[in-house]
Amino acid sequence: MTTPAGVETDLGWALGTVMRTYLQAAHAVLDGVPGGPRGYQVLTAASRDEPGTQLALAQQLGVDRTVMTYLLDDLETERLIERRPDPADRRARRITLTEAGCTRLCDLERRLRAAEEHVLAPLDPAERDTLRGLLHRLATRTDDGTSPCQVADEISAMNAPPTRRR
Amino acid sequence: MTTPAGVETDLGWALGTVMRTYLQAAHAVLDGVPGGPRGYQVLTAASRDEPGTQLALAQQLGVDRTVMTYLLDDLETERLIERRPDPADRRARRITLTEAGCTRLCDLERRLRAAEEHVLAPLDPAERDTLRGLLHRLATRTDDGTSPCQVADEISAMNAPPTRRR
DNA sequence: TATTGTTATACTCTATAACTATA
DNA sequence: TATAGTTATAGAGTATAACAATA
Repeated sequence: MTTPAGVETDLGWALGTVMRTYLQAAHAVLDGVPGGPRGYQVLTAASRDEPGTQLALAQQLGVDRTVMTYLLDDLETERLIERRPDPADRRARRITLTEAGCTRLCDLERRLRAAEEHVLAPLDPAERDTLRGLLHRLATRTDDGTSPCQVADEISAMNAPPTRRR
Repeated sequence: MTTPAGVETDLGWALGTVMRTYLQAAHAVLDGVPGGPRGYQVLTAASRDEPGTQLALAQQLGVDRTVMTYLLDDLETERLIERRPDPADRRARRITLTEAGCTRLCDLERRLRAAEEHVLAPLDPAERDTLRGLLHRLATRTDDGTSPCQVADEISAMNAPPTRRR
């Protein structure tokens, strides 16, 4: 038979706890960004060479196109992105970073990297590399292309610490 | 300087992707449970020797006490838990598993374990142990006792795949 | 007066539908 | 007729506030 289930084998709890720790650090970094973590993702997506349309960005982030409208409204208000008419299709808008948006994005990425280091602090350098490598292999092998913004509601309750049984 | 940031070092993305994969499998398991993942957590908490009050359970899971009322309503409707008067305090209710609740919980735990194996499938047994061990160490070292049900909204948008920069 | 649990209300976030303008 | 984007509306989920019973 298998090992009896306990804390050591409770992947869901450990994964959730580490994820939560990371998210708390990331949330602190992304606190002032319009739209929060999603706003940051929009900035990242907008930083590519080929500016995408609103619809393309929405599909890439897995959010509704109406949500993308609100997100871009807030980002545009703070002059972090611009809506530019698509010369080939006057219905579509191409989303580009402003100079301020680019600066802000670089700063956010630097601080997010620091947040990662904070999460990994209990491990020594070799162990960090091992963990990054294993997670990366799992992520690339199991990523089924599902949109990233559709499972939030199920995540929270998975992560309570294990309790003793009767 | 440090290694240039790329996919290999993007902890947030890898962590989120693996988490998402696990949650999709877990969601399938917990689909029919009243309250979903949170209902499962209530069942787990209720399975301890010392039945807790509704307030204690709510605090343990990090949800509002009013949400706990709704959760318990649904679980009680399906006869998975019982509200029993606390002999020492007639205001409080002690939450206990029914026989059916205990049976259901055992079944859920067995299937969640299978879901874990599904997530870890790309790794060989030694690597799985390594990953479990590293995650467990991080989880126990970084767990700050923050309630587990308060970060759901921030999780989703962190996990879009990395994109190329301009 | 404070606390447990319930109920009623309001708020936030997201999705659905309708609308404009283009194609 | 179909599509990109916007706006208006409605829905789910959660929190806030008021309430009853008890301490």
